[in-house]
Amino acid sequence: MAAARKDGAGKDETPLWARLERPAPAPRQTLSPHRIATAAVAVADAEGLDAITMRRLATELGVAPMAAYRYVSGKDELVELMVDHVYGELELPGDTSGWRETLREIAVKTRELMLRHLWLAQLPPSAMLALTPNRVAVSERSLRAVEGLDLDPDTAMAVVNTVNSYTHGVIGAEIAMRLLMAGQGWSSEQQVFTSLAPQLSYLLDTGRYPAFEQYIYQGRRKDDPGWQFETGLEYVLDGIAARLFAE
Amino acid sequence: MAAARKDGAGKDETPLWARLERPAPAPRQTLSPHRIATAAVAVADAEGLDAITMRRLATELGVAPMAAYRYVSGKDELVELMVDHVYGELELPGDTSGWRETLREIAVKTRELMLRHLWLAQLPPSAMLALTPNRVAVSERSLRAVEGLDLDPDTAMAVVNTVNSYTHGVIGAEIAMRLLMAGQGWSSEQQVFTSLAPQLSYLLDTGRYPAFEQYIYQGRRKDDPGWQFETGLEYVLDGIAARLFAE
DNA sequence: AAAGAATGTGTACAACGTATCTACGCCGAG
DNA sequence: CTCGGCGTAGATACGTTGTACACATTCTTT
Repeated sequence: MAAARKDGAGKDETPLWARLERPAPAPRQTLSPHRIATAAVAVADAEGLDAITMRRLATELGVAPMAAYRYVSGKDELVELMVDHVYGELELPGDTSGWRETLREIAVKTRELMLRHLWLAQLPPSAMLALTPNRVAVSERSLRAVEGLDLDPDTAMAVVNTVNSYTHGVIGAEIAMRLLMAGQGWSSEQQVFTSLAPQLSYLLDTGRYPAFEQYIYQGRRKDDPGWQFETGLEYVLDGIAARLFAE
Repeated sequence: MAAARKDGAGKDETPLWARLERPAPAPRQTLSPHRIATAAVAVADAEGLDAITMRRLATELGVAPMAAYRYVSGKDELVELMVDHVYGELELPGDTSGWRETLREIAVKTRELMLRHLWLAQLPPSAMLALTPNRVAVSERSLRAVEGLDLDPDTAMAVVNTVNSYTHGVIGAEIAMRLLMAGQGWSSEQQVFTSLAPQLSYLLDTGRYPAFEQYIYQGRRKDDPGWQFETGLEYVLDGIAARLFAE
């Protein structure tokens, strides 16, 4: 029945993370999950997600195209490995602050993490759902932050998820905008918005979107995603506080 | 200089939406943006985003593989067309309710829309940023909902964006979970969580995530994404209300 | 020292996005 | 009613991608 452990990673049913923590069953140490993740992340950081190719990765590692398949079962698992790898960078806050400050700090640090690795926002949402150790550790820390509030498990998770969903939602949009601007060589959002984006000019010229147009021409903080992020984050945290303590 | 209007859509700099609204310059009406979008959406609804292939689309339309390239410049624009097409389904609320009810209704309808077209959540966030007519119309309606509150344009957009980001964040995760379950033939989230997902079992067995584990085993509403969505949405709306009226 | 498993290599293929050229069908001008 | 020309669809082909599979290599163990 449990007759795994025969072939390479390809057909192995053992989860990636279990395999990863086995002490060091490896002869010939030229490759390792860590080395693979590091190389892949470096490429993605520098050239975006599209640059990640099994062949490119192999080249980067100085190895044959199929070599990495001994460690990841396919490209999807490679991405999973990359995501977990960078989430390891996130320094979780200590126990000194209250729930609100802790949740805020995690949100802010998540944003900084994603801004360091823009390709995170190019992934489909499903890739962000994968339960990897470093990602679950973040959820764990968030849950622990609200532990003293005497919430039932469902409410606790709802609180954490609300902040988390908001965070990922905004940052996804922010990074998409950044990548769009970078891809076109634009430097400020104003440039994007006025006439360089033919899409938008056309739409605004139809006159069907007056309120949207007003924001485009009168918004002063369109170039300040940090302000936008933190403003909304305060709304969200306020809302949680209101619900938890009002009644 | 402005020497466009020569070749097919491939090299045409005219934005997709301008082209689309030109009355009907087309002889031989076997293909049209609308027909293309409809066919592509049908395939994606039934078989997921991966089923969308230029060849598959052509087969579906009873047409040669390259035919659609007269109407969309490539696969990216096809996806843009699909996204805008389904956003046309979203019925925007009238003017009878207040800002809060309007924003909530838009959020709820957005969720319903995405649940009807699960592939929307398989797209990278950048695809959701594209400024297409039907998508901008939603933003426009949201902005108009807060117009009476006397907010400066930046704050108004921050409010709208907060709700919108939360909405997309949660739904992305919800649908990723649904697709994961569907892909494995699981029917309830409990099944996913207990032992059928080797990933999770392994992680929980490490004992490093007690709070997370508690939710897994004691959460009663893990199978109720509707409750989760609406609970968080109320938090967010509460927070906005608090900020706008408190000071 | 020899055996056996773990690790990397080489070759190959099917599927994809899309460039390019050719052929067809609908239109208005005569 | 005919005919030319332009816009539309077809056919063919190329480069790139993910990955299956069989083979060669190297380390560990006894």
